[in-house]
Amino acid sequence: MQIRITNSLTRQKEPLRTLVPGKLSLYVCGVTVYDFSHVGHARVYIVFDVVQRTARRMGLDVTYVRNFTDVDDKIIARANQNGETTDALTTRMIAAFHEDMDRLDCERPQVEPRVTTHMPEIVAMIEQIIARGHGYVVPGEVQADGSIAQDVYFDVRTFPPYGALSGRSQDDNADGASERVQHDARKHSQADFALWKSAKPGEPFWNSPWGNGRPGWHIECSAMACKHLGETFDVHCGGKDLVFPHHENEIAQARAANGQEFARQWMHNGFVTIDSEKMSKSLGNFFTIRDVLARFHPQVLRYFLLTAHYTHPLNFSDRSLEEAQKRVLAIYEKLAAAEALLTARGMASGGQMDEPELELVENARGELQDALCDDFNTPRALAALSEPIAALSLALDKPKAAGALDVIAQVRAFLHEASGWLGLFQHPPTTVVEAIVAQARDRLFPPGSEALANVERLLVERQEARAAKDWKRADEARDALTQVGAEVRDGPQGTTWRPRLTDEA
RNA sequence: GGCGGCAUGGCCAAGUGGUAAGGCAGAGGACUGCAAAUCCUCCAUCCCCGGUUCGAAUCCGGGUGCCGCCUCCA
Repeated sequence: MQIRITNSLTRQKEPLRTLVPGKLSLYVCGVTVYDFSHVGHARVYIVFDVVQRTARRMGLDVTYVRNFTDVDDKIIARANQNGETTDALTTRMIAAFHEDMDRLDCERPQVEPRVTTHMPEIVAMIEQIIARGHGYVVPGEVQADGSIAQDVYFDVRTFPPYGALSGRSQDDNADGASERVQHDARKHSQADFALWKSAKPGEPFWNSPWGNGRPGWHIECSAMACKHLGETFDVHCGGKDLVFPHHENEIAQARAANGQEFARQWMHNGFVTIDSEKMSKSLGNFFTIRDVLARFHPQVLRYFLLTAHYTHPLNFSDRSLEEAQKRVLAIYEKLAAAEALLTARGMASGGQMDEPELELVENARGELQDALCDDFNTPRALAALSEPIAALSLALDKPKAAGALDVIAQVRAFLHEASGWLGLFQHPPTTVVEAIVAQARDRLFPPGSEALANVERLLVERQEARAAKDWKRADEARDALTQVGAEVRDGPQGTTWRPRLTDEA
């Protein structure tokens, strides 16, 4: 089976091509570490985590590189604002990013290069670009010692393929855009972009042939990708908003510097939206990953972000999160029930039986793989889980039916296998169920709160009424509990209650 | 202004030529003192108009609506 991807360069679905058979080199643009990451970032890295997992499971030896941009105007501004060094800020934010990604079960890339540790490579690439006639040097900022440092620009007009990825001509760029971009007389063309920026007072800087300064925004990815994956590598990925100018510029720089192809295929994921509008820092309509994880389990957020195809926009809303939560919880509850039952029957290991594989599971396994190989169609992959889950439900409902235990064991084993592809449903089920319930309980009925005391009071009252077979009073108590968001359940083990998991009311 | 994307049941969402996956909600049933949870069953002809084709949600043309990029952005 071949993996097919939507290649942004051709705008078509085509087979994933690897330069070296059996090996896949993957570069994903990482974050600029000046703040906590938001849900839009979460989507990118979860999507490409699934890409990476799928490729590995299809037998490819994957080298996954994801950078940190740790030098940038916004970082400098934020560090000043916070009264800390850029280094302190970026170190903190990288740690926070790792923490977020770990919670979301995104596997770590093989290499996570930082701009600040790749200055020699960056400077060398800029020198190459200049040497080959695609870059030029102009006077920049006056330095403390009175000298004038230099800026370096990429000369877009010397690179005819410019615009191929984003599908725009250089003339297009000149028009509408130019009125919003401040005119710079030093540039040959207003579309030219900075390769190296001379240092302003108080900014962090690195020494270079052009004086003290720092790299422009795009060059770091060209340099780090070439260093860690080679001048030509397989796939370069990122959010759709990076197509232009970031990726367009990366291509121009790398190819201008070394004459090689750079990334052979490109993948871009769609935005997370709110009310159909892009979630972004500039619009201010974003939620950080931490904001969301304070209310929803990481598996719920991950599941939600995989419910739409990665190339499409995905609308973020409480309602969607709650729907995802409902589904994730239901599946983990079934897994918990399966585990309990199998343990009780001494079949805890599961999936190691001699019975022939159930056709249903076999089909689902094939569909899961087909779906993911077909351009990482996660909605289809999630749908493939439904039939086995339905079979599991039925078997759990009638565990004494012929073959029921076998179904339970096999579906459980299948879900465990699916979790390797999707990064979902691999956690100890009772832990997840308890975490989700506890999160809602602590929100609605914090420990020691009057709300919690009220629930306990009503529960006692209902118990007394029930003992006296006073159904009217018992129902009143239950209605009152429902009213405040506590759902009562009578079971053979006695009465339990759960906080309402949705946020209505 | 230039370039591009999307429009499927109440909501979310797959599906690129052969008669609409899946999830949530809803309805009916089982279970329950009543409920909840759980289980079973049911529930769309694909924005509008025209065209191509034996046959289109899927291709072409024209509308309408929404969104994105062109400035920092995942």
